[in-house]
Amino acid sequence: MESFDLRVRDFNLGLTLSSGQVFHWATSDGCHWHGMLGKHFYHLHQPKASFLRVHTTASPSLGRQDLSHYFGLDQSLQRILKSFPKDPLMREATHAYKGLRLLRQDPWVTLVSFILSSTKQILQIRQTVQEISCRFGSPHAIQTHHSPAWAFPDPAQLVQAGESRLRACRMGYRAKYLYQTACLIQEGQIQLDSLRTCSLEEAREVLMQCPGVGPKIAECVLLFGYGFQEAFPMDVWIRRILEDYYLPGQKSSVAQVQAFVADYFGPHSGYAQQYLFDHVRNLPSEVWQAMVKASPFAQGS
DNA sequence: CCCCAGGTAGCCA
DNA sequence: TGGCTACATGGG
Repeated sequence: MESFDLRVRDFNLGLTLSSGQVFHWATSDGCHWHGMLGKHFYHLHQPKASFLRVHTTASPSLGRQDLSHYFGLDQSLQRILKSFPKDPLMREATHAYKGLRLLRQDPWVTLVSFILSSTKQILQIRQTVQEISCRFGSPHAIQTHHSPAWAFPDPAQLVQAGESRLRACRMGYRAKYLYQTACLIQEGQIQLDSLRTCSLEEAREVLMQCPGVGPKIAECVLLFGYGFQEAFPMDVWIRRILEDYYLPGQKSSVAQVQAFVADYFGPHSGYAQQYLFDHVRNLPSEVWQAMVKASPFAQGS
């Protein structure tokens, strides 16, 4: 294991890894995190705002490169935040979640994670992702006090596992979707890497050919896996936020809502979406109700 | 017992 | 297009 410090700015490790965009990092205290990135094991914590302490099986130079890319540290978060609208909710969310960044995850890992996410709570998504990793992923020997780690299973490993053994990980009806999607990718009918050079629309169309991938999960993979920051996943929380706060009392069609989102939240709308999601999701419901009442978008304001 | 969870697919008008 | 509903499983 190698150790080194990585300088960071405008970055909060705990907020980022506990947000609803990624599910395969483990922690016991919310400060120390460990998991696999590709074939390498990483142990991370942030003793000060200005740097991460890293222990890894990767070489320091590769580790720095991988982590900088993964956490998007080459992008200016300030510039992104400046592009957000300045309403009270957005201001509160960006203040409460300072240092939350969108990750550049592996498309396959993202696709699998979000196929498993449908009508599941975030804690359970984490458990299921953990489960398929240690059952079907390749074990990674580490000679430290850390618990053993497993690489995220690749398509061939999930195909070989088969639908019934996937189902045994308590993923329910999602087992069929996951198995069939793994087959499509393992056979080469869908090439996730080739989507990196596609437009958002082209990539979306291909992703939605995967069983179990509809509009919402496709947006998640586009946003978290391919870095399209204008991709905008509309889950139950975001729908609630739009209906109650931004478009109260309006019976808008899906297309109208999408038009509002693109126009109002701008070129990093997906990034803004993540702040709103994590903020409102963790707000006591009375506080949220009060926010809704005070919405500047409400009638008579 | 109820309701809900970062939805999707299939069916119907 | 828009509106059902089944689909597994766990938690509050």
